[in-house]
Amino acid sequence: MKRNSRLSSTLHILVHMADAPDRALTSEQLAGFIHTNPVVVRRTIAGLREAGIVTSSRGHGGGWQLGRAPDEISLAEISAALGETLLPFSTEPESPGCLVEQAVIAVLDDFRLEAERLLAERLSHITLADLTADFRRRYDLIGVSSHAV
Amino acid sequence: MKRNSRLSSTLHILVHMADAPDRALTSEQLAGFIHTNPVVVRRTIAGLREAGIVTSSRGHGGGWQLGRAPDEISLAEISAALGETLLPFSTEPESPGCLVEQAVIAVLDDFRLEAERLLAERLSHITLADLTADFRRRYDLIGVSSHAV
DNA sequence: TTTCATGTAACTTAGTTAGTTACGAATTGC
DNA sequence: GCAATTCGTAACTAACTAAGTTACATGAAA
Repeated sequence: MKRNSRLSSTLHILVHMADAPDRALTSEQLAGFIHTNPVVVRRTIAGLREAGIVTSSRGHGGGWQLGRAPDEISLAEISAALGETLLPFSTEPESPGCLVEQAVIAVLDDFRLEAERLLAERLSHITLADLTADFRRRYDLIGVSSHAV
Repeated sequence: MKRNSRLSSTLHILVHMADAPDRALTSEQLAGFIHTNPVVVRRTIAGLREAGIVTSSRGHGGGWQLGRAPDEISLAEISAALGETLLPFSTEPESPGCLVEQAVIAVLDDFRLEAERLLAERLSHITLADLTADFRRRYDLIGVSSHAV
């Protein structure tokens, strides 16, 4: 898994899970989809389990499944469950008492608060179902073109 | 300088420069404001010079000054000149040919394009002058309270 | 009770970025 | 011209972060 690709990697995994709703997929299988290690997968999506987005079971036939219907799972939730920050910059004071720094941080924090609210709002309108639909569309297109050729 | 604080550190520096429009500040002085090294400062704001946001001069009495009026310098420009990305996640393909990944990337890139446009638009409305005004306001407040006590 | 799978801690490796050193180039003042 | 000053930049080091890996305990099913 590459850096900063936790969100897209996780979505990749979740779409595969949505595409196989009748059976549990193992960390090993999930890891295969994104070319990484089973432990990395378990670690990455552990937060999703706590958020109820996925469920996991141990032992024979165990593995991972979606915790609810794909159209009830938004990207906002997934991103939050991963502990991802939507904005990259930090604004922690480094010169306590400096009024210039305080002004900078105040303005920047205002912006960030508003921006995060806005982005989360948008992400809450995109669901896993939208992704699987997009995948399905691409899949059918390939099928059609295969027939054509 | 801490990680991911390049934007706020740079703004801190720029407000100090705006507050001393009549003279050039050396990298050494600027570094002092954010508790870092002069070379780090030069490296960090080199992009701002190319963008015309600041100018630099060498030799005796040399240093850094704003390239134009503070109300003509927006945070959007500064952020761009620093080479900062507004959104943290990457969407580079890791499994070429995988339709699931293609769907994920397509949706995520759509979102990012729109989000970046939106954030840049908002940042373009905040100028360095806004920051200096906020600083000035805080400064005056302290002054008043000092008199009161 | 054997096998399979997750849960998690601990460690290693790779990559990024700040920090540092060093020195050349340009500019000013004497 | 020459010394002092300051930026520009390359090269290196150190610190930090996150992925990758190993190991093993826990739990569930055949």
